[in-house]
Amino acid sequence: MASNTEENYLKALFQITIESGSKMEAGTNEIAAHLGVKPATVNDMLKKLKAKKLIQYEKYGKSSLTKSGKKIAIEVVRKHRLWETFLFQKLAFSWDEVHVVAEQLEHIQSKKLIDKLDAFLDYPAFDPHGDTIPNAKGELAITIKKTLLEEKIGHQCKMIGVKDNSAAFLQYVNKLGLSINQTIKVVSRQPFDDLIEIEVNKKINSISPKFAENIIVDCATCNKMENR
Amino acid sequence: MASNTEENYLKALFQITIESGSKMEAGTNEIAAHLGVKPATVNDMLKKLKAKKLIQYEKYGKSSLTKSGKKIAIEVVRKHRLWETFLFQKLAFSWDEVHVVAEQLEHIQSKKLIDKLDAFLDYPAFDPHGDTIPNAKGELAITIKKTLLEEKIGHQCKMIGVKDNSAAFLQYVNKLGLSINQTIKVVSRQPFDDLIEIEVNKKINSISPKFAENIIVDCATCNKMENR
DNA sequence: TATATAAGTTAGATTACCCTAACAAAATTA
DNA sequence: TAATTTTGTTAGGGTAATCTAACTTATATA
Repeated sequence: MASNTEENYLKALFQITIESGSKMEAGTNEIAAHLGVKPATVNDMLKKLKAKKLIQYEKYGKSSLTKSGKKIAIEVVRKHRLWETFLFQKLAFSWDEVHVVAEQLEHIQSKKLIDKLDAFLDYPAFDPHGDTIPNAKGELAITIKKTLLEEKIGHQCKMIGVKDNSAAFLQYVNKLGLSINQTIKVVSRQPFDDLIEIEVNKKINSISPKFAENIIVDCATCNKMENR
Repeated sequence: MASNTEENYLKALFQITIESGSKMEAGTNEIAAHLGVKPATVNDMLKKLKAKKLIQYEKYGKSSLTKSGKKIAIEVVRKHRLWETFLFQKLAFSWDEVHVVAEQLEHIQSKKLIDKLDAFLDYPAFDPHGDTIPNAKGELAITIKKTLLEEKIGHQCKMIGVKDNSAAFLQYVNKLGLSINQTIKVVSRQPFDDLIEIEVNKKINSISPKFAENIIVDCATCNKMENR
């Protein structure tokens, strides 16, 4: 059983390497910066995690997750994102408030709790930040986070989150009939003033680029499921 | 800010003294037994909590909570019982599974979270064990836990929990139209075979004493609100 | 009341996690 | 490639929470 601290190191390694997409390994200083601790502290922990076979690591080398380390990291990420979704959808937390609380909740140890929570939320695919939620098997659909501004004309997508939390923005979101999981079709883009026409519930509205870039969307046709 | 461990000591002290009703003070060994640690460990912590003015304590003497210590203890109890209620009512945990998970959840630090959770659950007065949940102000209605078996004839009460979790029992509960917050009227008691007649949703049924003692009830007319 | 037992305390050790300061290796650059 | 900078490691120390073993004080009982 990994301690909260160990879980945080594994999660950091996961985010720096696997989830960043670009790198396969993480340096000691990099991990330290990510977690807000000193490199010396990280060094101690790397030895410990290596002894537990949760990471690969050689002196003066970079670190990466082993299969079992990755499994734990993904479980923590799953818990974090499910809790964020719970806070946002059920308890009406705002987009920017969920993270800090989920940092605590992600360490609650109960397989049953997290699977029941998943079911309670109806197996959400995305958290309020638009990040993918791993399923109970630890599988993770890889999608590139995208805003409504970047969505292609003619495509139908689903709103999965927001970036702004001002009352002004959220009221506007409401007024347009938008909410999490709502289907949106990008009808056209006006070359003259860059306004975007969208169709929501068979109603057409024009939105500004500024508005569009604060709506996080998912387009099933653009993404492919992958399990790396 | 009290650590998780400190919170557990304060909660233990609360349960041993205030909530037991009988005693005003707790001994070192008693606290140790309650928490499953050694008396020496408790001794260290008592000094620490005294320095923080959370308890009253003199060498070789008994301990008790100060006002600020009691405040923290009640907050922890409130969180524990709200989480238990959440697990039971929203995630369909059984009566006997909620405690261990709530032991972890009770230490999540977020005033907003717990108040939103309270609202989400519609401000419950009791947890699934029939224990009173302190409100957001730290007020605690003192009630004596009672089962349906002990309820007076003619009184109307509300089901607030169950004691048994067997499928057989829970199916029976369902069949009788019973659920949390359901109003029950005790109609009569048969002197011959001790069966109890109850009225639920205008339907009358006879139940055995064995069944009745596994239903925890609250009778508003029997209890008086008190804030000690 | 003297003594045996129970309750409580102290000292010293351990583990986990973090730090600073000094040092060593690797990478970059002149 | 030699020097400088960056990166990573080691040694030693601190705090929180736990333990055991030895000790002291309080309580109960013969």
